[in-house]
Amino acid sequence: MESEPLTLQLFIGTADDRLLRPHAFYQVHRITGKTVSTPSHEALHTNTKILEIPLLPENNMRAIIDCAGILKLRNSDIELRKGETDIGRKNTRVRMVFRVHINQNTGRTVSLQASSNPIECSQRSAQELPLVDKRSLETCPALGGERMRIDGHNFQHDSKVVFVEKAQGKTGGVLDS
DNA sequence: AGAGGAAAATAA
DNA sequence: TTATTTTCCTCT
Repeated sequence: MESEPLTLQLFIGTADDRLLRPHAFYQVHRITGKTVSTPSHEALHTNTKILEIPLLPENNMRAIIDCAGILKLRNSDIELRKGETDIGRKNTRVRMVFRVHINQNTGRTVSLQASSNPIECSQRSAQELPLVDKRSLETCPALGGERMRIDGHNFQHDSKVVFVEKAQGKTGGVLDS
């Protein structure tokens, strides 16, 4: 079957439990430069930007998506606009959504959509690891039976600490968020 | 121009 | 105050 050129649309979608929809606080950002191999671009609108990338038969209908970035909008700006009910605070996860509309000879159009895994866009959330400030015990019997109190940051109050054997004679605690 | 980091500014 | 966001700065 011979293929016709198609247009791949790319936009930034939500990543919460509700159904996939355009993310109000993020937009795709078209980036250019000599490191960008995909000559494709094109930005369209409807309150959410959409990158359009040509998929050509000569490229085996493939495209390297190195021309898309994710731009964060200022929360207050978005929350201001009428109709928007969501709040941006702590809503920092997105998914890249791809879709193509294929015109059939029958006159019908088939649309296909795929989305990426969630992407954490918050500098803080993305890189802060659990940090232990102090422990009430430095050592204790391997059999356990003692209580250790751990103070720190970036982990929940109900986090579990699992001790595993890392190497001969050495043990380490693993913080399980 | 961007990517990464980090300081400065705000929100809760 | 702490948590989180936004602005700034630097290195490629």
